[in-house]
Amino acid sequence: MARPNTRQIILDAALECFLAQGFTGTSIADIRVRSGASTGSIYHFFDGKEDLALALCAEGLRSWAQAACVVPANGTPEQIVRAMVTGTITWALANEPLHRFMMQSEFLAPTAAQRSDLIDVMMEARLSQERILRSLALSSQVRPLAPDLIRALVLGPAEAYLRERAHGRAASLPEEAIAALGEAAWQALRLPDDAQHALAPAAAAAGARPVRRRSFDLV
Amino acid sequence: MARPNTRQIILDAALECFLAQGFTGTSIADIRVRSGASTGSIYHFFDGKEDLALALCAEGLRSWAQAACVVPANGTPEQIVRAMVTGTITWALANEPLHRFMMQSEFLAPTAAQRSDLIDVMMEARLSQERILRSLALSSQVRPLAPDLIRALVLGPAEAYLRERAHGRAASLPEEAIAALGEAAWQALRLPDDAQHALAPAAAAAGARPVRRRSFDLV
Amino acid sequence: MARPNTRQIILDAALECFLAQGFTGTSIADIRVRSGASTGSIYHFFDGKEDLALALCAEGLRSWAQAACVVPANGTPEQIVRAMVTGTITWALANEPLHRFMMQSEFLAPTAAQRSDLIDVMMEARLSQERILRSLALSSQVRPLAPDLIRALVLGPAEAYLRERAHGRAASLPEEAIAALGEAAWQALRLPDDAQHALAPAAAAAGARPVRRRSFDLV
Amino acid sequence: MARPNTRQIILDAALECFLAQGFTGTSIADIRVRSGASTGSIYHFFDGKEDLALALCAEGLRSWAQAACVVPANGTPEQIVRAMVTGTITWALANEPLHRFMMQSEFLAPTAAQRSDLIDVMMEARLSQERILRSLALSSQVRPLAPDLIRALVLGPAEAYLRERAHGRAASLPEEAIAALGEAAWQALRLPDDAQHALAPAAAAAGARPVRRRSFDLV
DNA sequence: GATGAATGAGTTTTCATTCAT
DNA sequence: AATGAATGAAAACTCATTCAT
Repeated sequence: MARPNTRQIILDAALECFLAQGFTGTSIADIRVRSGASTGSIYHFFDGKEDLALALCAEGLRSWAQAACVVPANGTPEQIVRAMVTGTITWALANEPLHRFMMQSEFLAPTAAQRSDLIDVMMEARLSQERILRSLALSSQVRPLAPDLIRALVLGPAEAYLRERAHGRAASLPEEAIAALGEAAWQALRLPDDAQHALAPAAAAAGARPVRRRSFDLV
Repeated sequence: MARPNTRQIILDAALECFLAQGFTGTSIADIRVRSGASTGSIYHFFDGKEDLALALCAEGLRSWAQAACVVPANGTPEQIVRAMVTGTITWALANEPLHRFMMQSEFLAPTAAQRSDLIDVMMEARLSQERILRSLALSSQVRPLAPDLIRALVLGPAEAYLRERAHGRAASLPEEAIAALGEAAWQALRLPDDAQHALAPAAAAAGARPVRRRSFDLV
Repeated sequence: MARPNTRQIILDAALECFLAQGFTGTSIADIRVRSGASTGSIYHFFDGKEDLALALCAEGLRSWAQAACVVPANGTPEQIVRAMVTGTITWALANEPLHRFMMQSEFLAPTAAQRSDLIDVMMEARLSQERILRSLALSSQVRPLAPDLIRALVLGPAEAYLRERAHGRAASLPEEAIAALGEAAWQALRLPDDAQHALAPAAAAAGARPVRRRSFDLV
Repeated sequence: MARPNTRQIILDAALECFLAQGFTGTSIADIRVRSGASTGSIYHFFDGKEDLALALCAEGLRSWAQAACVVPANGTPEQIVRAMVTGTITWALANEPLHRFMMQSEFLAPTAAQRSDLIDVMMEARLSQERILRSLALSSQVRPLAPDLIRALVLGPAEAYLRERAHGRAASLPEEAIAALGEAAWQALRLPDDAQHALAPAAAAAGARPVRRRSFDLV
């Protein structure tokens, strides 16, 4: 009872270490020291360092999928675009450590592919995002672009803003950013009224092009 | 004398290893084997594995600054925006290994800040980019936004596209992407003709807001 | 559990190695082999080879301070002088390995000054010796000399004898040496009876002169 | 002609390094940096690090033998004792770096025994010192002690003083020390006038006892 | 005389992991 | 659940020395 939740204490310490020193720059000894737990305890709760990181990833993905991929069910394209920008930025700021950790992990975990539970969460998250992007691509109010470009236009600015922010280089306040980036994303995506009908079929064609998928990395 | 340029051979081998196995996944032995140089030679030219990575970063930054930050001297805002998008994507595709390596390194090198030569290159690169963004922010044809948001709108989509591409998840061809993302970035940034004069002063004010800068990380 | 006191076993093995091959001539592998412990165990208990050496120094200093700096509480100057000579030689012979190691280390450990635990032991040992020397310097039966010269006269011969002995160049038996060097040290120090009163104040003055102290080296 | 005497420059740099970091703590690279010479030059003039150290030792021994072992040809025992103390301290202070280096080397160079030129210098120095000590031991004015104890009484205090001085812990000025230690050494050695004749034969016997000699170390 | 790239065996050190208590 | 001693393979790094120029 002295330590109420060793497992969570270890997870928190690991996250701090990973953020401060990177995954590979962090040793079990670092986590041991920061958490105050013993080596034995860490191995009692987790299968090793990688398992710890994967647990954090799973937690992060679950949280992200629930918050950042939620759009109004029957919203207009503009509402959907704004909801994605808002959701992305809001979640990242509310879960800053996890978000930073996931940005770090993006290029670092080819082994993640072996963890089926992680794949499940990842697939689900990615698919729900892709479904939304596809629906946007099919809208007659939206430029006829492939979903990957639509993703880049809607989420790219938000991600770039968060990335700069993570490096301490963003000057704007989150509210400003949400408003401005949401508005701009919609301007980038929307089709001028007079052009809407003519191009709609092309949009459908572009949207149907299959996405190549080489590997499952974290995030 | 048999090997004319050992230093460069080592650098090339290291880059290949880092991309294939990650920084920490790469051992000096790996680099030794791939380069054909001896352990001693590697340490003769570099102070260690980290120094090698920093040398690669410096090379990448130098190359990037020369190619990706070049805009027409007296171009219109639209031309400038398109040039930045084109430059970013073109350089990244032409220097794919270096670009991938730099994306990897973004969060991994807190020690980079101590390398004065790296700081110099970084400062220069960053400053020339910032100068361009500031000039955009001051234009009466552009929405009155802070430079960090302008950066996010102009380069965020391109970076997101490249990131997806690096993960094998981009479906669109580079030429399509350059055209579409350049056009969209301009749409996101431009001010409707009838609003231009009224808001120009505000744009100037926003553009003058100083960017907080906490640390110099890679990229 | 099979090995009850791994730490001490490692220390003992290290001492043997250092004496046989010198500090830098000894590799961790040598200590590993001689102690039977694993590399990991050595690093579990000590931070490295140097830390091992410092631990030995600390042990030696502790032992030396307890044995070699003990003089009769209310002894005459002569008794005190003889006790210091006897204590020095007796301890050195009874703890020959440690003593030899400490002689070796005298000039080799500029880093020792950073180890606070070592400093504590050193300070204590040195201070108790200095206190005795100062009390001698103040005695009216003793030549009016600064404490550093008194130290040289009392302990210098004993140390020279031990040093020659460590090199295998001493011919005399310890008992002879203790007797002869104790007697001679007293003769060197004592003030002829007829001169005692006249010079006493000067002795006090000399004894009060502060000792410059630049650094704390071993011993 | 730009560099007048590379060999000597290297020797000087090596001495500084050895004093600052110890023999084994000094790498050829250290000497290269401090001397400004190239690796190749160092190996052009010396056979390696050890050869460098031996060259310094030989230089030191030669210098020491000429200065510290010179006593008046037909001097009284007292004059001889004072001359040895004076010579030892004077030489050490005039050649401080070399003297410090030789104190360091005392325990560190079992390999020195293979260098015949060094042995020659050492033998000569040691023998001339021993001859003087033997002559003292035979004098009827001197206590009947073995030469090793006589050496300890005559030179021990001077060496102890120099050692403390080398550590920055000596308070007395050299002139004071020379006078006081010379006087005291003589008091420690001299036989009271009334005891001189009776004990002379014993002194002769003691002086004839052979000195065990196990190894030839430096100094 | 002078240079510095090249070598590679040997050394120190790290660290994930196991396991008896 | 918790502990921390023990492990040893694998890694980083050192450094005296050689040699072509």
